[in-house]
Amino acid sequence: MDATKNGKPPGAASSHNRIFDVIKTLQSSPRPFVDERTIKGALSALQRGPIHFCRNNVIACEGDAADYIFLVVSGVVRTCKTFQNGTRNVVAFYLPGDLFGLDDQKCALSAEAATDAMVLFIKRSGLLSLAARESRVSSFLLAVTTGELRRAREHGLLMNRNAKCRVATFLTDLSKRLGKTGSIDLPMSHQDIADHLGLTIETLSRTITGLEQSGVIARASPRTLTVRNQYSLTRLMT
Amino acid sequence: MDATKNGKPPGAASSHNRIFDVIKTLQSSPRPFVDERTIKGALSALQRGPIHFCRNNVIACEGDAADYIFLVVSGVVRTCKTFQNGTRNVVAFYLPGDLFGLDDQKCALSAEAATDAMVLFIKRSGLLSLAARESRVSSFLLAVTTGELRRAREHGLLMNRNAKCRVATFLTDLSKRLGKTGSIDLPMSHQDIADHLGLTIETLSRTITGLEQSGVIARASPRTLTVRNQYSLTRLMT
DNA sequence: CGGCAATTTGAAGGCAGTCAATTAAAGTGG
DNA sequence: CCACTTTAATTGACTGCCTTCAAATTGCCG
Repeated sequence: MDATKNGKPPGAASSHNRIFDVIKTLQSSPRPFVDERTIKGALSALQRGPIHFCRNNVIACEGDAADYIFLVVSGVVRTCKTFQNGTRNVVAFYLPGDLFGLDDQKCALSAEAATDAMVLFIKRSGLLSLAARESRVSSFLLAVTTGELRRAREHGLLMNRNAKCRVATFLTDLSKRLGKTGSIDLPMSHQDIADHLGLTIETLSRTITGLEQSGVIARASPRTLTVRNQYSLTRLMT
Repeated sequence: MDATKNGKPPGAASSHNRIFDVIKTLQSSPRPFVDERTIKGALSALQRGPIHFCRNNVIACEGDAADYIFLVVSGVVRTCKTFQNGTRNVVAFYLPGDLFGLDDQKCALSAEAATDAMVLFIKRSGLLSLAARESRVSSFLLAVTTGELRRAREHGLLMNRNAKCRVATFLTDLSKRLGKTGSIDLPMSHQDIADHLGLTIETLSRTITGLEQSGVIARASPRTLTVRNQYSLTRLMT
């Protein structure tokens, strides 16, 4: 919503990384990934970057032609929909290893850096024509899209539940995706989380305070949480 | 949720229809579809049905192995998620020509006939191996899944808006999908719609009454609506 | 016409939103 | 390193939309 400060690159990922390596390195085993040397070369030719974005920088604009799809190398990216009245919704967060923007011809959503982030650009047309030649690539793309669909649906369902359930689910899910069990360092702002969960920051804050007071979680700082009672947290998700 | 009365098949579609023909016939031009004779034969071998389901019959059960994907030939199908407390959410409605169940290995949702319906079964494994050989099929599947994703996201966003907006959007969208402009014959029950929009039937009813009283729509019967003021209806969607 | 299911309407309560003010944290410049 | 500015997060009081519970009405099908 506001301006930008340029500065320090946030994380790992040398500029020589190639998409295949990144996919292979970052994607954990349960997720599908491509695994062929012949494909590797073709992919290399399609990519650009990784490019560094400072927090709140726009990576792709709502309505732009979607010439590229994106791979998060480090940091967190959010996709947003902004309405006429100024309301903003965060549709999804993407973490290192996540591929996004596969969706449409035209960007239905804007993509922004929720933290300082490195993002690899991959030419859409090239990837799609590669997919037409290599069934492994096409089935990979289908698997990624299917995964996104599953997430989108679960998120839609979550929007019909109360604040406590939404927050508990978000925290559990994020902690799982970050691979840290027990402690959760929220990489994004409360505002981003609230907009993702369809709540106000006030309600989010009150809900977290509630979780703290009932001993489910503890807070070192607003962004640093610890799960004190995993069982209770899980039960709140239902 | 309750029993079933067997009886009359509801619509067109002789049992000799083949998936290719059905896709070609039913899917309107803006949607992507396969268009190759060589593929046609392969598809024919994969299909079974169409099979008739009476209203509220279960087509696929939550948790089942997802051996088939489905093509709605006639009627309306709903996919549902039921929670422990008995709450039910309708994730999506599928109309004639819609393909669904492409999502996952395991059914995350149950599929049920929202009206009497004819559904064509297509063997998942066969279709996927066909997609591996025929890039036209794989790109078709990707396009279908991408479309589902777009819908799922829009629906998720809709859940953050008020009842009037949800109902207006649903009515507009349904009328568009049914291809009828102006008049809307709701094929599914208010309960189904309410569960789809994350509202109670009471709120849905009150909202529709509100729309009627403000002259936006008119009602012949609870299920038969007429758009009186398209502009107002569209403005409510924002 | 009778019986059941679906829809509508009414009244009261709860959860989250809004508005407003305070506190905490983080960045800036001297 | 500290004072200052700016941003982020918390807390409180009140309002409003939607839900819940209850009852009446309508529509449908035998």
